[in-house]
Amino acid sequence: MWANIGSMETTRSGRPRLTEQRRPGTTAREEILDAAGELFTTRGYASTSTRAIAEAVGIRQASLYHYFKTKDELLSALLHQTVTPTLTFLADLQQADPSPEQCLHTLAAFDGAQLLTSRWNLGALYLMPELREARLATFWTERERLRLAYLDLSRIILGATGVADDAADLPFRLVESLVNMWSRTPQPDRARLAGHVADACLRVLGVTDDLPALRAGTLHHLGRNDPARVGRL
Amino acid sequence: MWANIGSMETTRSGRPRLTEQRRPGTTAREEILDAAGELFTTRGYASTSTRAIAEAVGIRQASLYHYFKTKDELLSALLHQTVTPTLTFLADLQQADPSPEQCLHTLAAFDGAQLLTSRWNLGALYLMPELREARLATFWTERERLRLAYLDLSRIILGATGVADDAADLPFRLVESLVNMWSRTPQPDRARLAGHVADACLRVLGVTDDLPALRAGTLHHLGRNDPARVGRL
DNA sequence: ATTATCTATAGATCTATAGATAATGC
DNA sequence: ATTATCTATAGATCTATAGATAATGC
Repeated sequence: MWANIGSMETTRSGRPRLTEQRRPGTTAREEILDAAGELFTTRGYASTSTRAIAEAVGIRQASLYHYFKTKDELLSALLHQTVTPTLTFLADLQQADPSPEQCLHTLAAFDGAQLLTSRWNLGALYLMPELREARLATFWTERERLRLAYLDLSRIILGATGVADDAADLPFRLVESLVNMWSRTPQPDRARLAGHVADACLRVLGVTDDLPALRAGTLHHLGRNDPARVGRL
Repeated sequence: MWANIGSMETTRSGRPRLTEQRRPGTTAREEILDAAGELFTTRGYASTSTRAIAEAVGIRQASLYHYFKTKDELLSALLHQTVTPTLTFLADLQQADPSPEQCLHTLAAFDGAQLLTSRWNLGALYLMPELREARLATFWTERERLRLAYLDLSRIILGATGVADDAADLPFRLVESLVNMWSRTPQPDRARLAGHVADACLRVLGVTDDLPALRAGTLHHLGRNDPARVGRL
């Protein structure tokens, strides 16, 4: 069903599986990550057994350990997959030296679309208490860097609008809350919703005009990086 | 340490515990809910064992089952504890027939303060995927009623400001995101933060003036119901 | 007699490891 | 020879139940 999309059928070395491929991905590792992504986000990390993941892939429980040393490492791989693209995008964006308003709007639109258009609601993993664990420290530093970028931009904007500084964390939280709307938002509406949340990020900071201009600027910056577009391919 | 705050020391019937009381509460049931509240919110539901809860209370694992038939029932009791006060408050508030703007602002301020000033971050439980379970259906209907109340008010306000309807879910989500700020917000700042989030609810809907008046109205409506005040007692 | 606790344990998991096996690659 | 899978299982949980015990209440 999913095997080798758009390429010649190849045969791999090693003992054959009992079941044919059920998951997208060109490597077993990708198939496993896909299944784990689905189960962790829908049932939670601790209540998803390695056996359940293996069954969802169509392999035996022990075979997972050929690719991941522990269940934790599987989670870790999924988490990094989600923050990295946004941090890369942010670095590129800052090169272009846009206004703080424009930068925040574009960042929020990209980050939001990234969260909403991914195959599974991986952002929901951030909110699970059980993963405030030492072993996931590198993921948390990456994510904290992103939060601070939102925070710095928001503070500058608040300085201009005169709204109280307590609102500075809200743009980050607004984008984050997209993970709670994920399952309620039909596929075709997702890209649009991300754009409206970007608008909302500026409104909570007290920006009232300029929004159409910012939206145009964001479209320009996203360009071929638009995750909604990438998602559609 | 916690026993019988402000009352005569009484002795209860039944075999004595091996350990003295460690948790607040006048009944064993309350002690257990307190311990479960702490552990579920900090470590997650599935990764908190009934043994860990019992240890945190200072009783044996099996003794929990004298008060709760299953671990699920424990979770269920905690969840209802969180939505019920806000729904009651909302019913009272609607009696006073305030403007939609005033009603949303007051609701958000109460709900937010309720979330932020509770002893454990119980609102964080809503976000755990593992509890989208059939057995918690009655809790979810209550919570959905609350979300729809936010949604109705938001739609009316959007009609007046002309902002796109996609923003209608954001006030509820803003308040909800307080659970992600809980641990980062020092105790004394919490009541104030809830107020600022109430302001933000109206800003995302495009309301730009009137905020000082709404804040005054909210203070009036909260009156002796202010959860921040209750929390301070 | 009633109650709240205790001890002990059955039965069902669950993670991770050891080692066998069935392919391909050289 | 190397690889990706498989089978089997050890050891560590974890939830929930059965039944004993040590208080108070009548």
